[in-house]
Amino acid sequence: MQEPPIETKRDKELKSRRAHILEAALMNFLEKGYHQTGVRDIAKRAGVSLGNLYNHFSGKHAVLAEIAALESEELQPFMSDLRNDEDAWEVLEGFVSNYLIYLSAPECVILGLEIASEAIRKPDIAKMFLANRNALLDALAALLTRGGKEGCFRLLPDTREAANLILDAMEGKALRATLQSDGTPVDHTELWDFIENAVKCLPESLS
Amino acid sequence: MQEPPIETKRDKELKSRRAHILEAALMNFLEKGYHQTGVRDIAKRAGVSLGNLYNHFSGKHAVLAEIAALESEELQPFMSDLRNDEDAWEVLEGFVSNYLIYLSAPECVILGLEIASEAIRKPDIAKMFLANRNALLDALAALLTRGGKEGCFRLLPDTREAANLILDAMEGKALRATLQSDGTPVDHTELWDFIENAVKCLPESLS
DNA sequence: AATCGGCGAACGAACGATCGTTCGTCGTGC
DNA sequence: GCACGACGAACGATCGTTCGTTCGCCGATT
Repeated sequence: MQEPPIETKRDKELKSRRAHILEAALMNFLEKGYHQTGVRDIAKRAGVSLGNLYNHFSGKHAVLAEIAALESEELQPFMSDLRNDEDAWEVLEGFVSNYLIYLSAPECVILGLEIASEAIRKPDIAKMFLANRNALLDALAALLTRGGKEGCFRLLPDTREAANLILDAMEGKALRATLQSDGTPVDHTELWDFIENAVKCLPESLS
Repeated sequence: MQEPPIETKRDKELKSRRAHILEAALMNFLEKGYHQTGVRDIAKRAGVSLGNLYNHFSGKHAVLAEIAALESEELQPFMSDLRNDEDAWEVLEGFVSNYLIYLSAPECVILGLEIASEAIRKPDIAKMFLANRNALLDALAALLTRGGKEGCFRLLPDTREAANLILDAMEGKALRATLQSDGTPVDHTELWDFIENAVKCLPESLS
């Protein structure tokens, strides 16, 4: 049944090299930015020759594309949190709190900005960027829908768009925090107050 | 009293040249991005020699800095709208509607992204970016405070942060619209529904 | 089990283009 | 005539990519 890894030692090393290159590229992109980073910088940091890098990636652009694709893995834990079947309010607040902390890490903000900038002119990067975001979006929208049916949240006119706005607010807050770089730890109380009121039930008095 | 323009024809032409260079740079930055644009591209588009550009600006970076500074003028109309003394709800909804249209123009999204990316590693750009945003932020926060006192809006725990979140949501929505570039005109109804519920008064039933 | 052939990873010099900036010169309006 | 804006050649550095070469490992052959 199983095809036990027919990976020779060689193949292992290949994958490892690829990973090293990707990590080296990521570090350089974070420190200097994508366009300010030369292919030589990446190769040097990865301990790989310039020419060999082109044996693993078709070019500089492909390296960024793979890094963008890898971001989806980071989002998995948050998505499974969102699918938790507990009280919708608790799940939502837990997500807002935890995801904001994740988003506010400078590396996250910088990489996100770098990828978004590149995505504007490179459709394949844009596709990955939006795909990653949509995966998280679906999970959050599903939670909002569930909470609506259960009577926790009000019946939003469009849970997907509401989920988008929640993510937008969080991303924006993280960006601001990084940009002023005042070292203050992020605080999500006002953010939560805002979101809470935006989605909570109205009193059942109708006109 | 008046110092009638002691500007010689020469001075006029100088200012005009500067403006042409700035506009040419802006167009190039929008089309190709800041780092992908060469100083030669700017000079050529502006109809100016390469060397002469350095008589007007200390370098490429200074050109971007001036463009970033110029953005504040675009925000003035929205700020005066926000200071309108009419019904707070109307003022707020009008702002959300109009500013979203402005923000969703691709040039606006692209330039904003380009500036934000550069701001991360260039403190002087970051300062301008945040200064522009803070001016608008103050006006919006003042409106939220006024609406709170007048009983239109609920008493927000922090009107400044609430204003930030509103702007974040709008900017994020504009970015998404540009990135998927599906040509659909922006629609602010869900955005307004979200904001409306986030700031509106709660029924005065207390526990 | 020992040997050999060849596939492909690894290398780095070299390419042509372009980068941001400087500088010496020229021409013109004051 | 003099100050200064305009000019564009030139600079050294660096860009992303290509290419011919080397060499070590893996699989097949004896």
